[in-house]
Amino acid sequence: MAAAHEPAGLTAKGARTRARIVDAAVALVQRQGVAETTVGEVKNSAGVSSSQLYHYFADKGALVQAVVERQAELIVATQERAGMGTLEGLQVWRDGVVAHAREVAGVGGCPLGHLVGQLAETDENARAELAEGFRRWAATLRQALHDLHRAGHLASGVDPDSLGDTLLATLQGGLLLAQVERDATPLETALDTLLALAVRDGAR
Amino acid sequence: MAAAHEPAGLTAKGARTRARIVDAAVALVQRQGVAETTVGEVKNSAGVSSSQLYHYFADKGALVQAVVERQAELIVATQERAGMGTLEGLQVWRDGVVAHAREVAGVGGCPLGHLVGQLAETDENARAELAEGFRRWAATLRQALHDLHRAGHLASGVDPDSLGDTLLATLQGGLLLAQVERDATPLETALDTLLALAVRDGAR
DNA sequence: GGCAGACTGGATCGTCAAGTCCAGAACACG
DNA sequence: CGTGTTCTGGACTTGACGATCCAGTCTGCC
Repeated sequence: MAAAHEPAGLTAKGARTRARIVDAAVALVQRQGVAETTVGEVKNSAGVSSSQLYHYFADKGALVQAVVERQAELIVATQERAGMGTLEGLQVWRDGVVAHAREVAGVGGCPLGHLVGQLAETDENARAELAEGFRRWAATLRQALHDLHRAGHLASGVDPDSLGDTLLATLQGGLLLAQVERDATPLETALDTLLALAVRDGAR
Repeated sequence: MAAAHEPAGLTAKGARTRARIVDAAVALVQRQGVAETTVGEVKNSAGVSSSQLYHYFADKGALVQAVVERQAELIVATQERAGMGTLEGLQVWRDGVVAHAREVAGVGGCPLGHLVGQLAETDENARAELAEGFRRWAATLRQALHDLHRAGHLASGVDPDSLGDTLLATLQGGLLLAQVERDATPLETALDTLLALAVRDGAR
C-alpha cells in the first residue's frame, strides 16, 4: 500500500503514465503556480483519471514534491551541459539566459526560484527539496568559476566559491525583477554589471 | 457602490477598521503566503466580521492589492530612512539586512519579493503594483549610489544606476536563497562579494 | 434631534477542488 | 493459459472557502 506511491516497482506502462502526469504538472505549475493549479487540471492535461493520479501520488503534496524534483533535475542538467568553464562558454550561457528571458518577457521567472515563494513557508518537504536543488546548482556554478579562475580569468582577490553563490543570487534576483517588470533588462543589467566587475577580459 | 471600496470617504473609525484589516492581512500573508491565507483568518486576526471586510474590499483580490501597496510603502519608507548614501550608511544598511535575515533564519524572504512568485502570473493588478514598488525601491538605491559615486567611493567604470539595479537583484536573490536554505549565509556572501568588487575602501 | 449614510454582526449560500471508492481491464510471469 | 498484481475509469463524498444578505446600530452634520 505504501509502496504504490514510490517510483520503484512500476511496469513500463505505469512509469510512462506517471511521467506523463509529472510533465503535465510541471508545465501547469510553471505557467500558473502551485496554488492555482488544481489536480483536476493536471488530470485533464495528462489525460488520466482521479484514481490513476492518486494511484501514483498519495496527495497533491506528493505530486508537488515530484514536480520540484523534476524541475531541479532539468535545471541542473541544463546547467551542466552549458559548459561555462571557459570565457566563451560563460558568454554563451549569459546570452542564453538573457535571450530566453527576453523571449518570454520574463513571464514565469526562474522555474526553480519561482517555487520558493510559493512553497518555502508552507511545505517543509518541498522547501528541503528546493534547497537541495539550489545547492546542486550552486555547485556546478562554483565548478565552472574554479575553471575560469585557474585560467586566470577572474579579477584578483575574487574567491570562485563566493562568486558562484553571488552569481546565483544575482541571477535569481534578476529573473525575479524581469518577471515582475515583464522585461528582461534588469536581468541583463545585473548579470553584465557583476560579470564586468568580476571577470577579466571577455564576457561582454 | 463603487466608492464604498475606496479609502476616501471613510470616517475616522472606518479608516481605523480598514487599516486594522490590512495590517492583519499583511502579517498573515508575510507568514504563510497569499493562497494559504483565507479571508476567514484575516477576519479572526483583525477581529472583524465578513460584512465589515467586504464593506471595505470588493473581494479578496482587492484586499491583496491593498496588502501589496502597504508592503511596498513600508519597504520604500524603511529604505529611504536608511540613508545609505555614505560609506557608513551603506555599512549600516548591509548589517541591518543581514542581521534581520539571520534573526529569522531567512523565513519569509523579502516581504515584497516573496509576493512576486505568488502573484505575478495570476493577478495582473498585483503584478503592476509590485513592479511599481520595485521601481521606487530601485530609485532610492540609485540615488544612494549616485551620492557614493560623487564622493568617489565606487570602483572606476561603474555606473551607479546599473549598480543600483544589480544591488537590488543580488539582494532579492540572496534573500531568496536565504529563505530556501533557512540560513542567511548566501545573502551575506552575495552582498559582500558584490560590494567588495564595486565599492572602494569601506563597506566591509 | 433627526436623518442620511457609514458602519457592524453573523447566519447562510453556492461553488469548487481534494480525495475516496469500487468495479473492471490490462498486464507480467510462471 | 491463468492467476495475482498493477493499472484504469469515473461517479461520489466531504469540507472549506469566498462571497452574499439583511437587519440593525452608530456617527457626523444640519
